[in-house]
Amino acid sequence: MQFSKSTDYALHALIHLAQAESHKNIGVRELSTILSVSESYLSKIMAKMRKDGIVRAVPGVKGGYELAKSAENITFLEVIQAIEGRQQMFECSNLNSKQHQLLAELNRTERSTKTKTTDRGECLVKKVMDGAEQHLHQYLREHTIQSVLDQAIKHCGHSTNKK
Amino acid sequence: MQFSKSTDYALHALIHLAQAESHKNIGVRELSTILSVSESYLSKIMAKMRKDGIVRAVPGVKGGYELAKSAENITFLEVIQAIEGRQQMFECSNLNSKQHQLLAELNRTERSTKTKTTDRGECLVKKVMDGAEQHLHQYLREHTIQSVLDQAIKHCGHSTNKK
DNA sequence: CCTATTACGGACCCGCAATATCCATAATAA
DNA sequence: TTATTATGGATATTGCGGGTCCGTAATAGG
Repeated sequence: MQFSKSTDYALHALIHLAQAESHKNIGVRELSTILSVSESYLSKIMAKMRKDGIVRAVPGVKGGYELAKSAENITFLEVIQAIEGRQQMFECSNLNSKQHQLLAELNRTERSTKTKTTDRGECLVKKVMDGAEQHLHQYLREHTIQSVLDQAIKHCGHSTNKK
Repeated sequence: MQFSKSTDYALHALIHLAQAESHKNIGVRELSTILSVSESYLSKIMAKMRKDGIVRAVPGVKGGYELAKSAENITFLEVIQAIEGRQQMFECSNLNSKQHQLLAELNRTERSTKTKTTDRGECLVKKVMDGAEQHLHQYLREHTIQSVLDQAIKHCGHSTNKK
């Protein structure tokens, strides 16, 4: 139950891109030295984000990467999903276990009266876990690359104000 | 970023234990057939929960497992942590990267005036992720084995009331 | 006391995904 | 044309999740 190192690299790379001037491409070489990671590996990470429309790339001399949209429109959630994929956090492997059959029996009475296919034999454990995932996603949707930058500025500004 | 199958097994096993009569030990054999998983593997899972005080075990003939405390006192969080461990969801591998040094520079001005060791060079990305983890934990703390059982009963009762 | 049953713990194996590297190719600025 | 840069494929390596096996200890019942 851990986020991969790739996610870590991706987020930090994006923050660096966001700090740079707009329309100034930044190469993998520069990013990799800053993040202390190999160029080849970082390339794969950037490629994933490119496919998901988070960054834009231009090849050739003076090429590199830039954000494909504004930093406040890049949420933590989409970055994580670009890197880690979109599979569910919890998968119920007991779909045809006796416990589910029992659960189905309880629901059967309800179904016989209502004949609705909704809520058919859904695992209650999975329902809780899905709820947890939704909560997590909501939080991650509310935090963007820009919000981190703002936080950094606040930190800095806070000290000058204090002075 | 997925929960292991072991967690799935653990939760379903606990629900079965909670449904059983109190003070009636249930063997791994019975649990394993219900969950469609091997005895040897489930043993490891039960052992982890035993070490964390979630279930109690008695060896010997007629031995088996029972809940170590009431079902409403067993939260999803502690079950998950018993199985998956307590490492943080997000680990920042760039602790001495240039990006963090930059972040430290911003904080240095503040520190020079306040000389506080709190908030020293903390990665802002990690702060967001830690926040996400706390949110997730809070949700998982609010859901217990008993709450799943209640939900099941409500489902059942709902249909009879409808009738 | 003996035996069957059960939990406990260690050693071990397997497959896969995360991590990481290398190279050949295409695109582009100068 | 050349140097630079992203792209994508092929290929290790390694750690971990998932899983099995077996020897030991504990306990109930005869």
